[in-house]
Amino acid sequence: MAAKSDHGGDKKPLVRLGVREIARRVGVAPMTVSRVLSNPDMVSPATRAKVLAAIEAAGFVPNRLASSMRGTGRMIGTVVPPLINSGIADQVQGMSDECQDGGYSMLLVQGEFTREAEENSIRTLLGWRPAGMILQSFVQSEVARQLLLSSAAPVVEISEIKGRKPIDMLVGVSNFETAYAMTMHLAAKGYKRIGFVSTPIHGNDRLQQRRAGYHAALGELGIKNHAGMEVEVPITAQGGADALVTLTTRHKDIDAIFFSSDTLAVGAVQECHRRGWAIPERIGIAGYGDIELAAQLYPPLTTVKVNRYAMGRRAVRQLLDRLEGNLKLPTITSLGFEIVDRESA
Amino acid sequence: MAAKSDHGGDKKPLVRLGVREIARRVGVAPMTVSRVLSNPDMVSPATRAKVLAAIEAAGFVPNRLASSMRGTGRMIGTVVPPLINSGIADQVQGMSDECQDGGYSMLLVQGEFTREAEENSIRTLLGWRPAGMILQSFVQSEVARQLLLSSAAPVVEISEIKGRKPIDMLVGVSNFETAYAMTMHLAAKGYKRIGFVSTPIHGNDRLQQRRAGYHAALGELGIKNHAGMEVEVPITAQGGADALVTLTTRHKDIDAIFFSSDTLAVGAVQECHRRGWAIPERIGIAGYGDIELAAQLYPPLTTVKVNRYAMGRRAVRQLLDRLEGNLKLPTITSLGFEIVDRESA
DNA sequence: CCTCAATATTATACTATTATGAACTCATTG
DNA sequence: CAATGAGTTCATAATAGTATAATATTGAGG
Repeated sequence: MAAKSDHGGDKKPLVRLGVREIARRVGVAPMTVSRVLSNPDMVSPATRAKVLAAIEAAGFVPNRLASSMRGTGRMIGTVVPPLINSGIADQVQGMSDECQDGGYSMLLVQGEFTREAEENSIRTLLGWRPAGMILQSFVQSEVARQLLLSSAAPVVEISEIKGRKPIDMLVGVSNFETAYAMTMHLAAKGYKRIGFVSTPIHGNDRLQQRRAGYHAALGELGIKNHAGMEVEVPITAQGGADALVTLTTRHKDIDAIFFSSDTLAVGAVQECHRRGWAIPERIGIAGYGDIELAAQLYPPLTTVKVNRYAMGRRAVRQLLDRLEGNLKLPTITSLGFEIVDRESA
Repeated sequence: MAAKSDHGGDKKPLVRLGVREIARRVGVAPMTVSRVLSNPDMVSPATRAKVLAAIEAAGFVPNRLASSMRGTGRMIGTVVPPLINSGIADQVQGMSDECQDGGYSMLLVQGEFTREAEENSIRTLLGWRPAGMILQSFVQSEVARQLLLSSAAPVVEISEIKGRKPIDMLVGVSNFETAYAMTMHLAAKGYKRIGFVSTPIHGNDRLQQRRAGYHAALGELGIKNHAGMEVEVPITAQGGADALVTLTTRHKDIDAIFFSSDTLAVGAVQECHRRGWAIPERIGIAGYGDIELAAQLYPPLTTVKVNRYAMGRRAVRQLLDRLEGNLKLPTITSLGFEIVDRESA
């Protein structure tokens, strides 16, 4: 018989293991057991030792659901877009690490960039009454905004710095600045006809700002007729390769392309290899994110470096600081960026 | 004043929004509100409409912590290794999607492949009394094993198929078979001196089995002196590049390398470009995982295709089936694999 | 108008932990 | 020997949803 197949068998697991049961075994009040777990200093060493021994012997793991109901919850909720994007994975990793270091657990809810999905995700999250929440990108739906505001929990949005007022706290970079800087950087290197490729922009304020930054730079450079020099593709290497083909076919004179994601840029570089195009002589390629592969790629990829891992950690740190009672926290934290100049452009 | 900064201000939020409060407003019993949310058919349409209206108006989100305490929990807990590995990210995505489709939330705990970390992660998870659990790799620690067994929740391990008895249910592929098959495939293509590169093997039964499969194939092929033809590196493109250099320096006659991860293989391919080595003429490169980039890479990467996304979905599906009362579920589910033969080897 | 059964609703009790304030112990001091 | 007080420990109530059993309502048939 398989270990756990006793589903229709003995219904009651005899005794329910909880602080009450441990207390009964040791001969103290449940409250004393509770304190051994959360405020050990308030219990005499002798009692503490007896209780700890009983907990160990019984293999008792305290029920955090019950703690949470009394407001002592140690769970951080988060809504993230699909993890396929390696930048998001780094960020989630950072959040997870910081949660763990702070003794919190992380509830992860999947959410797309549509109003309905966003609302559902946030509703699901709030159902678990998290001590705090981390959201990716600005909350679009007014209903969701209200739900968040009326919940007691602090919220950190990891998002674009420019633009709307945050619900509570905000951590991020100015995507406008990064894209502006990269476009200017490419221009400074002598490129005249710079294309722009992004993943679907709709509902994603980060990408909107990147495009705006690109446009602002072109405007300042006096580059006019750039209609048709932008394209949206799925966030895959294939998408990047396709975008390269589309743009260079449409405009023979394009001499550089700025991709809104390293994944796309990597795909484009492979397409160049297939066509025997020299990088950066035939065309310059720039990415965004500085994934680990960027430096190892042949040729090494010029890209925008944003430390997503650090952003994740910082967002959670901010939340925990607030939960620990620090009220003087900045509402908006900008983390800075770097243009990493390598050989691909 | 920032929206949420009223932490020292008004202490009580006047009325606590719960089924009791909604019930009071509508003029029914709390139980009726509860039923509107979970068993709408047991409430008359008229009452149901009134209750739903009140819920909507109040922006009430039921507290799932409380439901969970009564055993109606809808949370799946999972322990995953660092997400940097894109295979894991795919799998988490699959788990997340299936959880969402089934109306469950996913609690994600980070765990390394060490006994102590594993035990801590599982303890944290169990504290939230999840309805079911998904674990990556076999549980090594006997203490953790006992904790899991004594919890009422079903467990699915996503792991190596061969070897030890699972705690409850198991979903995975035979890593031994996959590595054996790839090694044989390389031999069939004419390679005589095949190296093997993996990420740190200690405590990771998947990698152990892959290496065993590689060894078994070599043995069957009558290839003897392969000492020093293996190396362990971190799971980065850089690691792959380094491994290529190390092995080809150590053994000039190596004509192919089997990497235990596509990330490593991609890094090695870049190193070949840097050195001007033709692939597969100078050296054959094979990976593992079939990440999206593998097909787009120049040259396209020969690799082992394991659908990690499907594995994640399947693991959760299995768990939910059990939770829905299906007792006749297979204890072990193997998902099969493919050798994807492309140009890199 | 009354009975019966089906449907709808309600009251109570229960899940596990912990904040609160009361009660207790024991040593030191007046 | 009682009073003071620090250090421990305990009893109670509260958190929010729901299973259960008891009660109320409704409509049909006699």
